[in-house]
Amino acid sequence: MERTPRQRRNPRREAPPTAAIGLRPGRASKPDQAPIRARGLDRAVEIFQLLHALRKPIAIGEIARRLKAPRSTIYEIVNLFLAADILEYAGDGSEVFFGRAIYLYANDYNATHAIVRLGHEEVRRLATLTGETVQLCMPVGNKYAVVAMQNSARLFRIGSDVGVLVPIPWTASGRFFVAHMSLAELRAFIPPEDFRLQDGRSLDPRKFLAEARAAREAGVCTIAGLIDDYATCIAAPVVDHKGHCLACICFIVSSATGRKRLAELSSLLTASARHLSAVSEED
Amino acid sequence: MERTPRQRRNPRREAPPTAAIGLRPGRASKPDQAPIRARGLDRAVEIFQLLHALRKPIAIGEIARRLKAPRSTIYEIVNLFLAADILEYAGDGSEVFFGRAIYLYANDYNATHAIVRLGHEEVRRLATLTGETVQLCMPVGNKYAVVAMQNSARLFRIGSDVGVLVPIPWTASGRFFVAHMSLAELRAFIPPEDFRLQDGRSLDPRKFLAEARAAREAGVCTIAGLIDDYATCIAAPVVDHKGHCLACICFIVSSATGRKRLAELSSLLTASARHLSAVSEED
DNA sequence: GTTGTCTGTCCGATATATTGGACAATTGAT
DNA sequence: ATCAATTGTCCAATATATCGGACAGACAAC
Repeated sequence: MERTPRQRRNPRREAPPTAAIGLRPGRASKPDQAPIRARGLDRAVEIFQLLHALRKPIAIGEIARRLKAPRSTIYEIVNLFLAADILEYAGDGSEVFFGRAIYLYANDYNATHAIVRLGHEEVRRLATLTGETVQLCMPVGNKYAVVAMQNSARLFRIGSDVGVLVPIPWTASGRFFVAHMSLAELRAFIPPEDFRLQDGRSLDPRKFLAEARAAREAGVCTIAGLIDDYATCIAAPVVDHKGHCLACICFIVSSATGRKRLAELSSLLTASARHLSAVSEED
Repeated sequence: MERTPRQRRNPRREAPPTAAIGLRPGRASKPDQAPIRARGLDRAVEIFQLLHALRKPIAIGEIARRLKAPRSTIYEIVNLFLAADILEYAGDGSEVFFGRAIYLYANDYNATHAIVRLGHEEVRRLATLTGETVQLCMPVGNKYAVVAMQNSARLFRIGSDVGVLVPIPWTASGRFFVAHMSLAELRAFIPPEDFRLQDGRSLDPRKFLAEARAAREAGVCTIAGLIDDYATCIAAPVVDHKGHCLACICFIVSSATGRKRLAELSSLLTASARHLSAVSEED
């Protein structure tokens, strides 16, 4: 009577009310002026995001400075997390960073999400098979992140590293993450500044959405010169049973790659994506 | 002037004031009687620990029930974490679990900790080389966790899975984590119930500490019949420059294994541990 | 139909967590 | 030696986050 497993009570609910993954969500619309109190939990999330953005240990006092938070508060929170091994002392004596508990939690995450586990394998397989650079990407908040990557020997240097958050419009993969949205939803979801590409060009949301829908129809998306002028990105979506995009697997190849080769890679990719979609079902 | 990297300000500070990784740290010494208010942050940590203990998605209401916390509070906290992708909806509609952000944070953790990255490799290498089961373990709070494991084909079933927290006295590896402590520190550090082994026997803290110190001297520790009657555990410590034990790498072999073979494995293990100790220096 | 149990949201009241400041101890630079 | 900038801890005051309870809607069982 207690452990009765229920089924989806609240059918329409995909995204939580507030979407915030970027730094400093802030409660007031004005750039924090009034010395309002912030809640410890909000501060905690900000600390995580700051550490992730830095990707290296940082002094506790420095956290307070960057977050514009009282030192005493940050010490309080950090000490709590240190006690739980969610944060750890790292680097030279007085710096902190993510701790072991986070590692274990991520392990649990992987265990329940077949995509991540199997996606890694597929990335490796495709990379050794083709010699190209392969990535597995997943949406995170209103950005997306490279979750696994295998670099090809031949290609120079890839813009994004594993784990960093990238604006959705910047890549072919991003198309699939938003293909189900209306224009209004899209505008609300993606921060305006993310439509400004790395080379300075601005992307029209309307055009972006059209591309996204076309990509969704085609099942693959090939875009040249998005990451940089000499790279072409080919992406295919991993979808759940409702057709919603959970992840993308993609090649990053030289823009000089011939049509025939591109078609070859495309079909490899869609096969992989279909495979992952199938096995990801038993979540 | 701003980014001046400082060196260890507070030389003697290894463990945070309060050590708590077990469930329900609780603030009052009495088993929570008075309906005192709990802080959101404490609740947050409890939620993480609960999810980790369950290792599968759970309904939000159920979290509140198990934590004996008000539903409204848990909803508030969980929704905040959902917005930050630290938690995610998973399983059937109304359940939550660790989210993508945790995965990314763990990635950052790995990047800064050479031990974890290289430890995985060593585990794989030793496993394929010897055909035995190999584990990498690290302390987490007052327990320890298997961080990486490669199962041998031959051995039946290993008691501990990757990620689960195990009492320190239960394994050979545990010896190294406490070898530097005094008896009083040891008693304060390890929960009394952890000295009761799986088979019901109780381990004397004094004897345990003596074993630990002997193990530290020897550089390896071989103990039979601890996990179960038919398994022997051989462990070697990965230490930092101060000689403090950061992790253990260990074999789990059949108790029928001959002396010569055990010696062979021991020397392999110590070599691996030394190697990891060396490369882990540039933290 | 009714009943019981669940989810997700909202709302005052009050217990308290956050805050800003002050503190001693440490470090590096001058 | 003196200075300026750190770290880590402690404290009392007050802005507010937590709590408990109530709510509507969904689902299953009967």
